[in-house]
Amino acid sequence: MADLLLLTPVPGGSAQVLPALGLLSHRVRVLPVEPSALVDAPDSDIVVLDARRDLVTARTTCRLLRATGLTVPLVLVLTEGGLTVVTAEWGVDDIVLESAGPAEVETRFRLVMERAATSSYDDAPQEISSGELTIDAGGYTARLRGRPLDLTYKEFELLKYLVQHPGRVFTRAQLLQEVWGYDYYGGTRTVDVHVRRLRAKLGPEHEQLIGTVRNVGYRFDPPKDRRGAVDDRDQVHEPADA
Amino acid sequence: MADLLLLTPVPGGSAQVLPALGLLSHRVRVLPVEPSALVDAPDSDIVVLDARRDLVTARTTCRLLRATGLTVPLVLVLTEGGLTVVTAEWGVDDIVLESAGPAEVETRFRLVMERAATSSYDDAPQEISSGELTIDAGGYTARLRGRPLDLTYKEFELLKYLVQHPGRVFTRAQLLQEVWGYDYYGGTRTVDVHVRRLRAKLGPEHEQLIGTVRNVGYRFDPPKDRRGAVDDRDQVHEPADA
DNA sequence: GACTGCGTGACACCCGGATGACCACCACGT
DNA sequence: ACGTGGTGGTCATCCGGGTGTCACGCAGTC
Repeated sequence: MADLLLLTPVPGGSAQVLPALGLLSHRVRVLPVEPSALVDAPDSDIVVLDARRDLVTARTTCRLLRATGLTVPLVLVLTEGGLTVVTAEWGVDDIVLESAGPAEVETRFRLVMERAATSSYDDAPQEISSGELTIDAGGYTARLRGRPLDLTYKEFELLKYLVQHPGRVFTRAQLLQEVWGYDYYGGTRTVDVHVRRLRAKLGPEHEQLIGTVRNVGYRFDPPKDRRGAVDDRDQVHEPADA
Repeated sequence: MADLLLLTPVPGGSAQVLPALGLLSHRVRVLPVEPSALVDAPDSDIVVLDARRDLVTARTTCRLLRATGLTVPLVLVLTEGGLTVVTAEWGVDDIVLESAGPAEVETRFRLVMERAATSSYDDAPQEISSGELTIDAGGYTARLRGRPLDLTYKEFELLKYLVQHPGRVFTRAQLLQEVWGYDYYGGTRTVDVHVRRLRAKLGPEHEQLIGTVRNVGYRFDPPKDRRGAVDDRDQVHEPADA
């Protein structure tokens, strides 16, 4: 089940363009081939362009879509006669004959979506950052103001988990559950020690990034602009009574 | 007119596999699906793999071809029933039903060749460089400061894969999957030994290029440029005491 | 003022990676 | 055919550092 955007000059439904589509269970939005329709393209999983009638318009539409830096796969619907015209320069990811059966259409759509997913997965640096702190989950490295922190495995996992949920307080039991993974009773002081080692490696001026909430646990305090806040000690005080 | 390499388990001619091929004017070489036939693949413009009967063999053949760094387009011939099995992970460039007409086959072949031509023209230098390390994928040679490293096949493949994804950590299982290619359970220590041999050949002063991430895996650490260090204020005290 | 909860330093265990050695196997050349 | 060198996979062992635990001190709380 995917979200398709079908661009066609034909007013009729999708069955007019690609009969096989009617036999598949996808959410299909049908729009005319107009520049105004292109803004909706990024919201879809696949853009299907009807190039049966007007090959010239189809070609310019392809180029327009590509010019906007569209990352969504683009599939062309063609007649037998239109086959000879299409070139790689159009930038389409796949082509489908209007007479294609549902199994073939389904497979082609699936393949182009998979390819798009894996390619974007490959290049993604997989990093999250908060303020001056940057965490690269793919490379298992953390940097503070660009300076790499030499963290151990557990320290990195702990910091990553906290940064992934900024501002939220976690009890020691929760952290043991989520970061350590296994059910763990007794010895919750283990978390304390790891937090302490983390703070030490963050340096004296940044150890405040990990805050302590008495009787509750720890939390990552996303760095805020310190310009207006003079008395930060009290402003953090907030509602912790429970 | 192109040079096709048709891999098929069926002894008969190409017309048995893909009838439309008989109506097109391409030079077709037919070989059985065997590892020995794969060495001929780079000489062709397209490799066409018959996946109508044996989908399992077809899958492993695809992976084998991709593992050798094949740049030639790979097209699969399928039956209707085989459509659901293929995934993007196979690494094929296009698929064709055995019942496809000559016009469609011709267009798909042409598109796939055009794409290969433009992509290899654009961004496939066959040569990867990172710092003082240069890897020539085409010639299976690696140089460090211009000095050629005498690497074995697996060592080269491992180094190439790591360098292709600089800064990223790979688990032993991932490396076995990607570099060794086949599904592999148990004996992940194999990776350790190969990394060790690689480091030994890189020399004591460069063995740091392959970093170890405890509890996770290995990573290629691109040599850092000391020149462009933005700030010198903090980086001096980087090790968090002890 | 007693108690609770967290920070701090120190320490011992043990896991995980490094290391060296061994052997099966394949591709060579003779 | 055989012998040979090189490659690749596995095993046993060593060692270092990461991790967990404890004791102690201090600060906050009732």
